Amino acid sequence: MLDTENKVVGPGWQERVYGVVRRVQSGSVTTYGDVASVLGSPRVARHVGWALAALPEDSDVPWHRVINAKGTISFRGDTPRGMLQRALLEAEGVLFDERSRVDLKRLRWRYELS
DNA sequence: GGCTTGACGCTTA
DNA sequence: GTAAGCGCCAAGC
Repeated sequence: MLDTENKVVGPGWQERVYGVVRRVQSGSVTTYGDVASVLGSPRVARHVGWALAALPEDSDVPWHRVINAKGTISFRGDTPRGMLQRALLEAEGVLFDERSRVDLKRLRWRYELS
């Protein structure tokens, strides 16, 4: 039940992102575009990252399970948060290849499958 | 009120 | 397969 006038973006946009990311299962990953699509607009993929960027570390949102469409960590690998994301994913069983990419075809998570 | 920034995606070369 | 360009919209200043 989606109203055509129900704009995806707007006040409380970040909370919607968090709500979707929270449903990502452990050991699975999703992309910014997927989260944005669930919210109704694949175009707002950037805002997903933006919302996660403003996310506190003590949050219960598994932000580390959100990566870009290429299957790589958008952040630079030498940044503390980038390494943290990879470490957290590996702790959940998500392995990275030589190019720091994950197997999206196998680990990609879909909102409607929850 | 307007301009700039930004954890990206898609299309084209 | 990789590289570069355009688009898209909220938040911050």
